[in-house]
Amino acid sequence: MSDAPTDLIATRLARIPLFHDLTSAHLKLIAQVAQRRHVARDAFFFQQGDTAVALHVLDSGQVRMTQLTSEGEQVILRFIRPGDIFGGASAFGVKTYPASAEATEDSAALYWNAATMRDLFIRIPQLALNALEHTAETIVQLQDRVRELQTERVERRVARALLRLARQTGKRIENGVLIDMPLSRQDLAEMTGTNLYSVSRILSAWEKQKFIETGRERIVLCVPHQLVIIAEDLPPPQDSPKHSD
Amino acid sequence: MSDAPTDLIATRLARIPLFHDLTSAHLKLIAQVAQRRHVARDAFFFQQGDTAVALHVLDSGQVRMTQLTSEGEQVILRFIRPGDIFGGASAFGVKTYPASAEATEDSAALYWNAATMRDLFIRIPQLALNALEHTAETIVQLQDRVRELQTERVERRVARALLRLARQTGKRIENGVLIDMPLSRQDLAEMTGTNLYSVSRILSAWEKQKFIETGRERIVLCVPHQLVIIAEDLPPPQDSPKHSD
DNA sequence: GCCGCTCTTTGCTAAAACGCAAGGACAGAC
DNA sequence: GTCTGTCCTTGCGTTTTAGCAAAGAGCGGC
Repeated sequence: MSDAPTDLIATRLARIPLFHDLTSAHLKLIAQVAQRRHVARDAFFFQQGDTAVALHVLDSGQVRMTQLTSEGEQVILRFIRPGDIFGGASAFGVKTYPASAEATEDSAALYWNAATMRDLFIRIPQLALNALEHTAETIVQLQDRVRELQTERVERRVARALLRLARQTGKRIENGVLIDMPLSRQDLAEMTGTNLYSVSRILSAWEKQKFIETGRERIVLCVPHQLVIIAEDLPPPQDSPKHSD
Repeated sequence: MSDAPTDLIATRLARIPLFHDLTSAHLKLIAQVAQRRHVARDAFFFQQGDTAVALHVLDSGQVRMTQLTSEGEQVILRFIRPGDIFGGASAFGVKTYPASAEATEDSAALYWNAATMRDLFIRIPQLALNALEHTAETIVQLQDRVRELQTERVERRVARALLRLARQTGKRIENGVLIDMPLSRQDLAEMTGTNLYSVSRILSAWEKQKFIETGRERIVLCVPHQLVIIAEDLPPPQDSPKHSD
């Protein structure tokens, strides 16, 4: 009698932080009312300003969350990877999506519309607690980003962005850590609040110093520690601290 | 039989967005477990890095939320006014306060420790929904601020900051809208990601054009519309629209 | 293999923002 | 009143960042 796809979905949901510590009955309930949609590369799950209708969880692919300014400049808020939540605004009382969700590759997501989600929050208090935990972490991250933008120079912010990307999508290869997604200079500029020229110059300089290797939309961190030194603005290490003492 | 102070507190809580749409029984329950503390001017409710123990609601006074960078620079995240929540991180699963809460005048706050609050969230689903709504709004605001910091020049950000402050604490006086709190050039710099010299120059320029009047830690917006034009980067209005209409 | 598109680099110039230094202004203490 | 500490202003030189323009590099389509 058990509904195979529902059970399958429930099992996968259990691995997502938003659905941690729920009973299997609750997981099944959530899985039952989940819906699923596919979006092709370069298409949108939703766009900034659309009526916010559903909370999404990415199942496969990758999504880029962006905001467009009134002057037409774009800002990349974050990248969504499988298991991450996006479009949460809808379920949490915000009327229109504050940002756009664009698939950077063919992607699929589970989603629950706002009314369904509110209903689940009421029936499953632990789910609401999990959601609060998630939003609280998002706030902490955004506050950190505000602090960085307010106090740090461009080079430092770019170093931070690369380190974050390496943590999220880094893949060990022979000569370092590859950022395993196509990432243009323009993308990095939109993540750090600068322009593609400045990013290009910074990356060129790092490449000359052998900290990184770059290609078209491709970056390998060869000496991540050097980027940490830049990101944290630590004193440059001595050339030869060994022989002393 | 009714506990007078508890009832009084409950009535006042009902006006705070976090406690909207609750039954009076629930409000009373929340009021019963509320605690209260006073903090003198220039003292802290808590400091960045402290173990996060309680969600606060400001009752009277004013609180400044700040973050300190490792280099000792300060960033002002926001000002808390009576009825606003702060220290929410604690109740929502964050381990240490990500920012400091400093009283800019003698202040009093109600607070609930994290375990109590979690318990209330479970017993009162509507409370959890309200909290989610609140955190969602905070996220939207922070995203907007990131976008502004990434794409807008200093003058524009300062104009925005003044308009926001006017909306929050503005007081109509004879020649404009007074920002009704002591606000130094340094404060404005820490709110907008610049330094006190740049703020001073910008305010001087605006004062020369009669958009504002300034004094020591005091700013009056005489022509708020001009600041909107700067904040939104609108085309400057015609030179002589006055004589008509 | 060649074409065409997009992405990247870099010299150069200009604009924006920073930050010191020195002097002025204001408010509260005594 | 005068003193003292804090806040504010502004000239000036410096640093940082922006952004055009033009050329180079990489990749997919045909």
